[in-house]
This record gives sequence, C-alpha cells and structure tokens, in this order.
Amino acid sequence: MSKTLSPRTEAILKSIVEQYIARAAPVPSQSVLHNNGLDVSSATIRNEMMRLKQEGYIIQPHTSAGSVPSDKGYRHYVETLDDIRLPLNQQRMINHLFHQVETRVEEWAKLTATLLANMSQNMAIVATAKPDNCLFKHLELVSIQDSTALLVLVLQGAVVRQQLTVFNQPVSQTELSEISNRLNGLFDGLNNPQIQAKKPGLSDLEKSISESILNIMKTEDEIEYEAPYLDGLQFIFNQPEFANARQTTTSLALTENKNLLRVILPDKLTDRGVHVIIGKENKSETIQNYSVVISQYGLPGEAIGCIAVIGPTRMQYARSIASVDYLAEVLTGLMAWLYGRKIVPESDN
Amino acid sequence: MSKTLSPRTEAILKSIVEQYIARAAPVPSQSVLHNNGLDVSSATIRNEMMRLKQEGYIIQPHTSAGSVPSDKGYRHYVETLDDIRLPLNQQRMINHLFHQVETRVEEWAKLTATLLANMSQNMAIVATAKPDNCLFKHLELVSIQDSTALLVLVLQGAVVRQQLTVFNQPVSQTELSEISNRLNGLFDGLNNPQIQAKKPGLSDLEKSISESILNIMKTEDEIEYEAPYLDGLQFIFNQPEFANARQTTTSLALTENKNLLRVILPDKLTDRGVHVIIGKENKSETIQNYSVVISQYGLPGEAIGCIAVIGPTRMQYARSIASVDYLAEVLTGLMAWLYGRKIVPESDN
DNA sequence: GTTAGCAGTCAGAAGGTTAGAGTGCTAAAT
DNA sequence: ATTTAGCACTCTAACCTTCTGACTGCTAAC
Repeated sequence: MSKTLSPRTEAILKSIVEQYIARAAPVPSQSVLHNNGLDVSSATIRNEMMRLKQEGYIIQPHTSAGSVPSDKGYRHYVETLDDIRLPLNQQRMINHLFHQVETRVEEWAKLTATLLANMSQNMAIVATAKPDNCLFKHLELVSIQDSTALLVLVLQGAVVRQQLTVFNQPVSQTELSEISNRLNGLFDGLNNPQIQAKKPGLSDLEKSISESILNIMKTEDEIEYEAPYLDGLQFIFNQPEFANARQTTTSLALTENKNLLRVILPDKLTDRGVHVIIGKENKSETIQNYSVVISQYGLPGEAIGCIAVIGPTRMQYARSIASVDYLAEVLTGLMAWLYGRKIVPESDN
Repeated sequence: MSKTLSPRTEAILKSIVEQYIARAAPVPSQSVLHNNGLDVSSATIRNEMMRLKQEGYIIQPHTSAGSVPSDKGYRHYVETLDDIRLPLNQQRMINHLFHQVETRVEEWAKLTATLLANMSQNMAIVATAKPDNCLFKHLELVSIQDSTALLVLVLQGAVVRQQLTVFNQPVSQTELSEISNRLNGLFDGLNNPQIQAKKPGLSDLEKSISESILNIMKTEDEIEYEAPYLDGLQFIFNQPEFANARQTTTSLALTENKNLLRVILPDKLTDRGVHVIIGKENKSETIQNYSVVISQYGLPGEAIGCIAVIGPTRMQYARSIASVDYLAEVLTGLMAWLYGRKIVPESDN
C-alpha cells in the first residue's frame, strides 16, 4: 500500500519527526516551512502532510492540531537515518573512561549504563555478559577466624565469587592453603559435572568445600542474566509526556525492574548490530509507548550480554543508536581481552 | 510556651496524626470522633483542636478544612510512641533471609535495603560499613593470559577487591604463585604506609604488583562511604502528595542519588539507636518535606555504616523505627562476626 | 466544661465563554 | 498539474462564573 515517498515528502516527514522529538508538541505546517529549506508555501506543505497522514506516517491529535509522527513514521525516519557513528572525540573520551575504572566486568557494565544514559538522555540498561558454562579457574581459602574461612573462587572470564564458610572445627591457614593447592590442581579448568565426578577421592573437609564451590558454580550457571545495571531513570521521569501518566511510567520502570530485560528483549536478537524497536513493535504491551535501542555484545557461544536504551518513542534515535553501537563494540573488545581471545588493549592515546 | 497536653488532647492529636498518615487528607473533627473511643461531641473535639492549632501541633490548610499535623505534631507523636519493637515472627523471617544470601557485606546491604523498603513502605538507603583503615589480609594472582593476571586482594573484614593487571612481559602462573606467597608473608596485616615501607626490598615485578595493591587500598581508604544501596523508590512516587510535584521528588531521589547520604545524614549521628528527623528538622532544604529514620550500625572505631528510611513526613513512623532498629541490630551482629569480635551466628532455629 | 445549632468560609466541580492556533477546502494563479 | 492565497471551520486551553457541600468557629443554652 505504501509507495515510496518523494524526496520532498521525505524531507517533510523528517522535519516533522525531528521537530517533534525536539519539542514534544504537534508540529504545524508553518514550523515545517521554517525548519526546512524548502521554498514553498505552508499550503503546499499541508497538502503533502495530508498524504503522509493518509499513508499512516503521521497522526493528528485533533482536527485543528499539528502533526505527530506515528510508529510507522518513526520507523521510516530510523530506516533513512545515515551517518550515525559516534564522533571521534567522544569515542576517545569513552575509551579513556574505561581505562580509569577497575578492570572488572561489573565496573564496565556500571560505567556503560551511566555513559549510555547520559549520552542518549534516556534510561539505559546493561546486562553483563555471562559465560554459558562456567569453568573453575582458581580457589583461595583465607582464614577469618578459628572456624570461619573466606572462600574466594575465580571462574573463567575473571569472575570472582566469594563466600564465608563455617567449619565444624577450627582449621588453620596452613591447612586451608594445602587444601586449596590440592583442589586447584584437581579442578583446574573443569565445569560443574566434572568437579562432581572428582569428589569421591576427597577428604571430608575437602568435600564440604567442593560442595560450596559446586553451589556457587551452579548458581552462576542457572542465572540467565545477572541483575542488569540500570541508569538514567531521571530522564524517563523528566519527559514532558509523562507529566500526568505517572503511574504507567512508575510501574514500568520500577516495579518491573527485574523483569525489565525480559520485557524489552525482542524475539530475535541473534544477529549482531543495533536493533531498534519502536512503540507497538514491542512484543510486551507494557512498553508499547516506548522505543528500545538494543544490541548484543560479547563472544558468541561463550559469553553474551546486551545493552539497551529505553525511552519514549519520541527519542533521539540517532544519538541512541550511535551510542549503543559504539559501547557494544567497546565491551566486545574488552570481553575478548578478558577471555584471552585476542589482545585488544583499546589504546587510548 | 507549650505546656504538657492533657491525656484527652494527646489522644486527639494521636488520632489526627494516625488518620492523616493513613488517608493523606485533612482530618475533620467528625473523623476524630469516630476513630477515637471518646464519648464527647464533635464540638468538644473542635475546641481541643483549636488549642492544638494555637500550640502549633496541627495546621489547617484553609479555614473550612480539617487538620493536618505539623512537624511539631509529628515530633510529639513520635516521642510518645511506645512498643515499637518488631514482632517476633518478622524478626525470625528476617534472620532466615540473611542466612539464605551469599555471606558478603554487599549482599547483606542489598538485602537490608530491600527488606527495609518493603517493611517501611518507603525508600530505604543502606551504606555499607567500611573499615576506617584497611589492612592487607591476602593476595592471590591468577594468570589469565600470557602477560595478564587477575589480582585478587582480600582485606580485613572479608572485603575482596579484584583488578586485571597487564605486565610488560609474559609471567607464568608458577612465578605468580611465588610472588603472591612472598608478598603474603611480607604484607600480612599491614596497612598502606607499612606496605609502602616494605617496597625497597622488592623485585621490579613485585614492586609493580605492590603498587596495584597500594592503589586499591588507597582507594578503599579514601572512600567515605561506599555507594549506598537504595531501594523502594516506587513507594516515594506512589505517595499521593507527589501526584503533581514530580520534579521535586525526581530531583531529590534520583539526581542527588550519590549525595543523598550526605544530605540526609544529621550532624550528630554519633550515639547508637534510631534517630528520627522530621521535615524542617532536616539540615538540608532539599528534604524538608521528608522525614528520615536513621541508625548507625557496625563496630565503633572499626567499621561504621548506616541505614535509613526516607519518606514523606506523613510516614508510618512506628513501622519504620522498628524496622530500622532491628535491621541495624542484625547488621551489627553480622559485622561483629565478620571482624571476629564475638561469634554471633544469629541462630535461626 | 460540654453541647446543639447555625452562620460563614472556602475548595473543587460543573458549566459557559472566548481567543487563537491550525487545518481543510476552494478557487485563482502559475 | 502544481502551487498558492484566503477564509471558514474546528477544537483546545484558558479563563470566568456559579454552585455545592464539607467544615469550622462562634454563640448561647445546658
């Protein structure tokens, strides 16, 4: 039904979308005129707008009002966007920041969320990349008290997990070191079932410690995504369209908190690159007033995370897409480094 | 100026406060009558209310409206509250939950924030207890790649910090283990300057690793409070009084996020026990529409944290005070255990 | 000290009016 | 066949006005 748009019609649609994004108010034909370099009268613009309305690209809130882009309008706008790479100076600034934080997946995720929120001026969500199948790397037992020890477990991907363990009787640091040496030798590089298989040959104390290790690893394996990092809630609340619809927003952003990731994840996020889901295109009704700009990152088959921007359909798409794209790339580089795939120390000169 | 109140006047004030807390609407003399067992007419109540108004305990939004408690009214209400211990079954439930999470300060703080928010139906903030002066406990170096190692540092109080370290040349796991053994022997129980003093005798590689360690410890020492755990924002937004004053709330709760703790901390939080700061009593203007129920926890002189509930002055004080009180107690017990002070394994029979 | 009774006050709802922003249409102009 | 000027028409948001009823505050009797 929708034939391709003439260049002028396209320019008008683009102008409407951009002005609506900027001002959050219906765009009248006059404004399109001023904003655009077109040398025509407002009446001509109105004729074109009529056509856009019939084709479903724009919507009129009421008869005597200006135009508001529909989801279809935004979609067309996003499809015809070009040149959406992040400016080089911003890329450099980001690299620099990643070198200043602790070298931990969690810190990277937190930083990414903050950066993404501030760059896109919207809510950002970052799910850390988790190995599909976690492998034992190193164990350390540190005595805290007579019969209490801190169990520090390093898994593949520089994931560190800790747990306080209470024994039945006092155990000295020397004994603990012996045990950890022995278990490190036995368990190196193994996964959960393989460690399980080694258990019969162990002493009682070693068995109990292995049990703790297996528990931690099992928990890791079971988590689908870690609790994602969220930032930029304030931007959602500051959107003019939510001046009245508080409840909706609140329930979306806060109540669902833990489900949020599930809610925004589209069915197919298999391929690389940035996906944009606009309004009604979202599978979950809860966020059909929102748009999501989302991308996977990490090492396919090993550890996959995702990062996303969530905002009103009236969102700065270009900025969000560029930000998500670049940050996903940076994170993928860091993950590759962490997993020893190739050394990409992200030179920050 | 304010003489003590007669028992009846007191009962009326209490009724007004409680009804206003429950319904968020000015309380008319009629409602006081129904709510209270008093066998008098509404006119009598009105006479009493007149007196309460003159004394500044209650306020009338306008001439023909019911009464709203003033800060002074809330203050009196809180002072005369009694029996504000948490019910035993709730105490047990809480103990049980603390035994189910990972034994880590951060997990405890997160759980505390969630519990506190849900019990008080308000925003909760939990600052983790941090040692005043951090001490080296254990070092572990785990090879990740040829020239990259994961540095895992255990500090006093079972605090685990990690950092990826890149060397100039490849270093084997054997070498790393030797280094960590040596440094563990040298640094055990020392603080930052003491480790600094040991540096001259070290090899280049050891020096570089010590440098990383010192950096981590310095950062730890410099942090006043860790980023506090926040929960229950939704409750703030659901308060009826904020139906319109969105900006205020938003800016309070979200923009200030990191400063929030500084903002709510009263000048004197030296002594133990729960403090209640009501409305204008807050030193920071930003939260003079809010009340704060706050308590320290931890080991004085060693590691002090604090937990607080923040909500509208119209808050369920009894519930909040009881919750803060009990959770501070639980956390103090856990910290004592962690620091090996006395073994209080919080039996959960 | 308490109470009935009633005048007085005020917020908020409901209804009416107006101004002006912006379209949609028509008919002339290019 | 497009573009344009011009104007009637529509609809919202702002601004009044009015009305109702919830409460108080006072007075005078109990």
